Amino acid sequence: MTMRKIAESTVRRLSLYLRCLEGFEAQGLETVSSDVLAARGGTTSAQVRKDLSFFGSFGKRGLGYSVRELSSALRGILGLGRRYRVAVIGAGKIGSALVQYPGFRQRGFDIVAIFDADTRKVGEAWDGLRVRHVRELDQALRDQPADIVAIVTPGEVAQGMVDRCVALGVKAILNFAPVQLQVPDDVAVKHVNLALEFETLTFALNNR
Amino acid sequence: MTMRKIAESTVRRLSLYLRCLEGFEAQGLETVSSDVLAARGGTTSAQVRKDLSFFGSFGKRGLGYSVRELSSALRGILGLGRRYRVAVIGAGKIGSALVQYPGFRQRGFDIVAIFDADTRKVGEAWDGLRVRHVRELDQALRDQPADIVAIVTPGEVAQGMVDRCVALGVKAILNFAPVQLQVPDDVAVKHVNLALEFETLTFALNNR
DNA sequence: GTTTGTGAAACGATTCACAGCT
DNA sequence: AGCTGTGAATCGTTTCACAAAC
Repeated sequence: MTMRKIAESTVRRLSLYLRCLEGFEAQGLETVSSDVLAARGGTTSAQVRKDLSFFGSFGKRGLGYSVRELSSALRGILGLGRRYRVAVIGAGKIGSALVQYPGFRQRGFDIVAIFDADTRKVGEAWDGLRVRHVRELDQALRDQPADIVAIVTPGEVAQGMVDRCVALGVKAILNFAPVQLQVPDDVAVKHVNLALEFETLTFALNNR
Repeated sequence: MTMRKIAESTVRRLSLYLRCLEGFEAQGLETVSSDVLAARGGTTSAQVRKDLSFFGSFGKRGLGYSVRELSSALRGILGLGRRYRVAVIGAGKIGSALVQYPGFRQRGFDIVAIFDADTRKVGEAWDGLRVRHVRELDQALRDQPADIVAIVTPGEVAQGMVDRCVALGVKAILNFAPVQLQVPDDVAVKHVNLALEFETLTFALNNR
């Protein structure tokens, strides 16, 4: 299972399609056309078909796609056939929201450790998990590797934490700190930057 | 102030540049080159110059950009010269994290109302603001219009809330619900979808 | 010598349009 | 007849490369 050159935008849409299919499945729908999927996913039918074509051929001409089969195929493509271990660095409000969101575990992500630099927070139990001091980070990740690390620290310390994680072999990072992280090419980083989203909205409000 | 055809990706980078410049300002730096800004912002110097060129000419050849002047220009371009009124629909964990984040107010965003459908949450005081029942939404937004609405509800009810907001004249929406919202062209929507970010990471982990 | 601003070239993504299967 | 899968065409974005400004 290895092809290169799949565009980021394609992968994001696959994830979106999967979410739509889960909705259709819940509604008891058996098959969908690329047209219906596109309408729900906010794109075009040609885009849907092209996106899927990078990975194979999942539909029946004249009929469409089996909802069950296509969602199963997408889960496979996205690597959702297994569980992932997630460590969270930073026990603030957003970290808290992450940890306590139950949909997370349901979707295959297990939060296995939470760290913070604030000694007052260390020892608190969060959803059954003890907040540990960041100084334990290296030892903890060596004992119990994480597949994904979520960075929920202030911007100033984010890069330092990332460097430690990368040195420990972490290959996937979700960054909530408002800084652009520098990592080697073989490490995947995604950014969630609320200030940026708000600013694209204010731009739109003033330029339309 | 009206030019069209500015790419979304350009606007996002402008916001990023502004964040970098704020860092440089805090370090007491007076001028930066497109090279330095690009390095910090995770892009290339040509990209920085091209992005800025859509809005004017802000640098001095041979010298670079005045940190102060460029950040001021970017704030103007992004529409950050005024404050924005934000209403939040959904008083769950993420709504809570939003409301309580102090950087928000500092950046020019005032949260002016919070709504929830759960009568048990209604009446709670959040950061000095009373949680109101969603049935009050229409009246509240008529009395005190919001510039931006953040949707932090379950997916199933998100579209209904958006339709009400759009009918009330809201032109900018930040959506945290994991559904693709349908809105008229003159309404700007940005999506923050954690499941999607996690799934692009699992894809990356399995395809490199 | 350095760095900007910008047309032109290269690249990448989306859309078109239709042959081919059901 | 209906809908997929896909090469070809179109469209948009990024990168190149250099003249102009300091």
